[in-house]
Amino acid sequence: MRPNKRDELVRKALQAFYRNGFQATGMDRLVAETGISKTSMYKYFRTKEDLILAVLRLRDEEFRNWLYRRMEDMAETPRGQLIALFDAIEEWFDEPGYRSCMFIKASCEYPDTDHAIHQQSADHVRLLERHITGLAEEAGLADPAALARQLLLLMDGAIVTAHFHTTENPARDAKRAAERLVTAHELEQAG
Amino acid sequence: MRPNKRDELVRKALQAFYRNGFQATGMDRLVAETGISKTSMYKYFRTKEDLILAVLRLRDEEFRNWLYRRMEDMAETPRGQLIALFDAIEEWFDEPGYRSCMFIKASCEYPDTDHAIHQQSADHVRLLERHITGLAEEAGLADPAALARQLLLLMDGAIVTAHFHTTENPARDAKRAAERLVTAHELEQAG
DNA sequence: CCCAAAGTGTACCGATCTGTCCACATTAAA
DNA sequence: TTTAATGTGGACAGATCGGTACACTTTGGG
Repeated sequence: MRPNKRDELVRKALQAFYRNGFQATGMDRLVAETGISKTSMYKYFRTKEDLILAVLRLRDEEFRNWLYRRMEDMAETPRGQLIALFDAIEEWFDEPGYRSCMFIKASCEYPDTDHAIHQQSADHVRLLERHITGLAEEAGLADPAALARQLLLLMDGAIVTAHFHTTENPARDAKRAAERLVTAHELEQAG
Repeated sequence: MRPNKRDELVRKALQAFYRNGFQATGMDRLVAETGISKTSMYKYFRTKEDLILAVLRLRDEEFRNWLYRRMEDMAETPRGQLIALFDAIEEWFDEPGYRSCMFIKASCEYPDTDHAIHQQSADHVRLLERHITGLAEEAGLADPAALARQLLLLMDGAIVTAHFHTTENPARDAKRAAERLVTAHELEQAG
């Protein structure tokens, strides 16, 4: 069992699921798009749900790696990175195939909060929140946990708004709001 | 053709779609849950997509009516209503069957922005934005359009976060952030 | 009562869903 | 070369998908 084929399957399944949705993408379609036989797929993953969970694991790892690195590249200070978060997601929104956040989509298609797919998607959000909270702490800002939650609200809001395509540049709106919130938490710290 | 049955179908279909998703809810299941025959359904709506569009129209009307009225009941001034928006959605999140926003979910399940369901969902968001912008204008706040967009980011973010169930009370976090943003736009107005 | 018109439910259609079975190709050791 | 093990793909199974055909019931005017 070469892991190459398995990884190739997960990676191509990720693209198909991201573009067309989980339920709308049948296993037969994955066979057609990946060139991998259905027998092999069910060797690697017992069910479609297991495959989806593997896809979400890969997405979580790659997305957070990309985002964290991009934030570090754009700003040196923790405070700067908090703001750079919104420049990074603006780049993401501008990518040609942008179609919202895979985990928000997963939580929509599997709305039952007890469902493994829903829970794993929530785990991704929790990891993001932890990272942002850490940055807010390093920056010495007041109530870092609350600030992190508020910044994440702006991020998630920008993600769904960018997908609705109802406003020109939601990332920039979010960034301006974020700057105000961060500034407010600086003033509180000083006062 | 009595309109009662048609409305009853749309209303019960709304509940089923909201709870389980659009693609996951088959027409046969709607027959079982509504007690209305499939023939009748296809008399009223040519396709499942038409039914979904009717469901979204009903949801748009009822949700915005409820939200606007709730905001008016909670606060008299336009500025107060902008803040009350987040008290209203907190009530919404606390409802037992809360499962995110129907239009965000629709845009996730039909991710192609050209799709009629996606576009109609975007229309709902545009109507919300228009209303919020109007309140910001009435309140005499600086750059009311930008402020409205930022408040909607907080609202959408709170909606998906409440569904993830990763934080305790996203509506309250959103409200605090909203208060800061509104205050900032008041100061700018004065300056 | 008779008849036309409208609305209803059931059985069914082809397509597609997830998941399985099995014959075959390939490989490596004896 | 023989043999056992492994991985492969295509055909298939049972269920369900969206949508249709048709026989039936109900209703209202003469």
